[in-house]
Parts: sequence; C-alpha cells; structure tokens
Amino acid sequence: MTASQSQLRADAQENRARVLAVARELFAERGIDVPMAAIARRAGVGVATLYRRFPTKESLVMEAFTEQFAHCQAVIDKALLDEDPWRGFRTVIENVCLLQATDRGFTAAFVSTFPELHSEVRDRTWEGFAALVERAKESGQLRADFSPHDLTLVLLANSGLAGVPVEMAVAASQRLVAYLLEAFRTGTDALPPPVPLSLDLVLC
Amino acid sequence: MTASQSQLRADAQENRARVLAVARELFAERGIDVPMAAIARRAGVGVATLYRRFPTKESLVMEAFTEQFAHCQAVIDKALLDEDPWRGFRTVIENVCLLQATDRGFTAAFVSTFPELHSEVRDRTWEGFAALVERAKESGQLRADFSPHDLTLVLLANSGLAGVPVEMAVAASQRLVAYLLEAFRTGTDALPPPVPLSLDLVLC
DNA sequence: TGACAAGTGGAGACCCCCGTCCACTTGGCT
DNA sequence: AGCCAAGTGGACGGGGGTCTCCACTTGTCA
Repeated sequence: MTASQSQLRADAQENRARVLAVARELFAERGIDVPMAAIARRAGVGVATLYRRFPTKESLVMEAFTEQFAHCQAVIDKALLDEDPWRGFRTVIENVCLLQATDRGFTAAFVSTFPELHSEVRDRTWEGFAALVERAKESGQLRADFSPHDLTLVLLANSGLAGVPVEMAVAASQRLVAYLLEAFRTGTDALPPPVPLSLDLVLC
Repeated sequence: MTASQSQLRADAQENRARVLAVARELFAERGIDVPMAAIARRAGVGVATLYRRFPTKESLVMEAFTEQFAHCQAVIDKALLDEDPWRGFRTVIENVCLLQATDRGFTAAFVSTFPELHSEVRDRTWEGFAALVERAKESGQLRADFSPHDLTLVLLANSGLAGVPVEMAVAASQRLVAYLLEAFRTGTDALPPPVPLSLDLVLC
C-alpha cells in the first residue's frame, strides 16, 4: 500500500477524479468551450487545483475523452469479429455517430487532440476500418466505390448536427445515418421518422 | 442628382462599400467570427467608421449576406419552374450545399440572423421547398417518406464540412450530396470520386 | 501530537473581443 | 477661398477567456 496508484495525497486524488468527472459532464453537455472556471466551480475546487493536475486545458480535454476514444476502438475491434460483414460495418457507423450526437464535445476533442498523442491510435483505427470496408465490399453488400475516406465524410456530416438539443440530435443523426447507409448499400430499408428540425435551433 | 442613392458623403459611401466587400470576403474565408477590427484593418478604415455605418456586428453580417439569401430564394423559385420535378429538387439541394461549402460564414449568418428580420423570407422559402418536394413525390422520383424537414438535415450535415479547406469542402460536399440524393431517389448514379479527407484537417 | 511537504483557492496578469467617445480631418456648398 | 457638418481613427471601457502567483490550509508520517 505504498503507492496504490500514484503518490498523490488522498484528498488530491479525489479532487482530481471529481474534476475529471465534471469535465466529462460539461464537455458532453456544452462542448469543449466551457470555461475552466465553470468546471472548477462545479467540481467545488479553485482553478489553481485544476491547473495543478492538468497543466493545460488541452490536456484536460485529452484525458477526459480518452475513454471515448477507447470506446471507438473497441467498437471497431468488435465489428471485425462479426460474422456478417455488413452488420459489422453498419454497427461501427451507427455507434460512432450516436456517440458523436450524444456527446457534444466529442468531435472537437477528437480533432483537437488528434494530431499529437494519438497518431498510433489513429492508425490502428484507420486500418481496422479499412479492413472492415474491404470485408464488406467482398461480401458484395457494400458498394465498390465506397472509400474509407467516406468515414471521415460521415463523421464530419454527422458533426454538423451537434448544435441542436441532444434528443433531436440523436434522432436526426439516426435518420441521416439511415439515409447514408442506404446509399452505401445495395438494398433498401425503412427510414426512422423525419425529425421536425427548425433552423432556429442550430445555435444553442 | 440631389441624392443619387443616399445622403452619404461620397468618400463615406465608398468606404461603406469597401467595408461591405471586405466583410463578405473575410466572412466567406474565415466565418463570421472574424473580429470587426480585422475587417476594419483590411478595409483601411478605423473601427469607428465601421460601427458608424453598421451599428452592430450582426447588422453587418445581415447586410453582407443579404445577397446570398436572395440567391437561395432565386434558386428555389427557378427550380419550381423546372419542368422536371426531380431535377428541380436536386438542383436546389446541390446549389445550396455548394454555396454552404464555398462560403464559410453562410450557415452561421443564416441561423444567426434568421429569427429576426427574415421570418417572412423563411416562410416563403419553406413553402417553396415544400411545394418542390410535393411535386417530386408526385412524379414518383422522390421517395414518399422524404420530409421537407430533411432539407434542414441536409443543411446541417453539409455544414459539418465547413472546417476543411475550401476546395476539399466543395469536393466533399459534392460527394455527400450525391450519396444523399441517391438515398432520396429511386434510381442510381455514379458518385463523384472519393475525397482523401484526413481528420487532421478539421480545425483550420 | 507536531512539523512540513503537499495541496489549495482566489486575485490578478495577460490577451482578445465588441462597441463607444472624442479630438481631429475633410468633402461640399456658397 | 472658407466654413462647418459630416466623417474619421485610435484610445479606451467592459466582459470573458486561459493560466500564474502566493499566502494559507491540511493530510500524513514519525
């Protein structure tokens, strides 16, 4: 029991965890633009504490979203094990888009922390997805001119929905994904119902 | 020749025009978040001049994008006159998405100035598009479960591409639109080529 | 229990934004 | 030519963001 996990004092360790939890909450709710002061306030600590644990805002963002990144990776890995190539492909797109629609900060965190520490993760993800695409094409269920780059296209498009209230964003995302999957495939399915989006909603 | 267009002094009139031109440029290039000071600087005037002509930033945005709004309206009106319902429908979506991909500030301007002065324009646009949808459905070329709200969905999705460099955004937008139109229709077309988007590009 | 390193919070330095104020300049009319 | 209202630009107030500094508190270990 010398250093169960780190040499942080017990109270400090607890504070750190609470900050991280609050950060995840607020980032998901309001995006990564929430002020550090807001996170500190809701966590019941001063800003200094926050900066002592996370030297920069970006490092906090990075740490806060690590589990989401891991989740994505897991989704892809699991999909590769699926016996039905199309179902694997579809599941990846659906899950990632759902995550994106649910967690407001996800995309921004993804891109803002991407170039740095995660290049290996990125490569692994990319390879995994490329393999998934290949499999799905070979099985004849995915159109031949689909490009792995289209994943980015989907992600970018789906990120455009981030502005609307969460439940709407989720519904809208589902419909968008359904449309796109239909275009990607060679069959036809029923779409989820239309979402009564209004342009007034786009900014907060 | 008493007051050819306004009672502004000649030099003031020229300054105003230059400010407006510069604003359009910068808004298109960098989005509506460009500082007023940047616009003033590039236009070769002081900020005061800028605020004298446009009491608030929003009014400048509004005025700068009026022609784009009008363009949208014109596109819809013209499409309603098209003898081929599907082509009209498709053209509207393609044109508006192209505008959106080309002009970085467009979407933000659209939504940020929408609630106020343009509600009548909005309604007219909406009605026009709804009619377009109806026509295209009746002709059997547009799927029956397409909702006019899906226009907003398309616009939101397409706005997600705003972050990447313009040429890429245009290409990406074209591919996205092609995918979506394919899903909206009942036929099949060749897609434009894949765009080698990388996630690193998303933020500037 | 006491000493001290580790931890803390709030004030404030620094920066960037919108919008205003005011002393100075300049176009246009007589 | 000369007057003056119209026009101008830069300094500045106010707000909000990130991150730092430092005097004070608190957990921990002997």
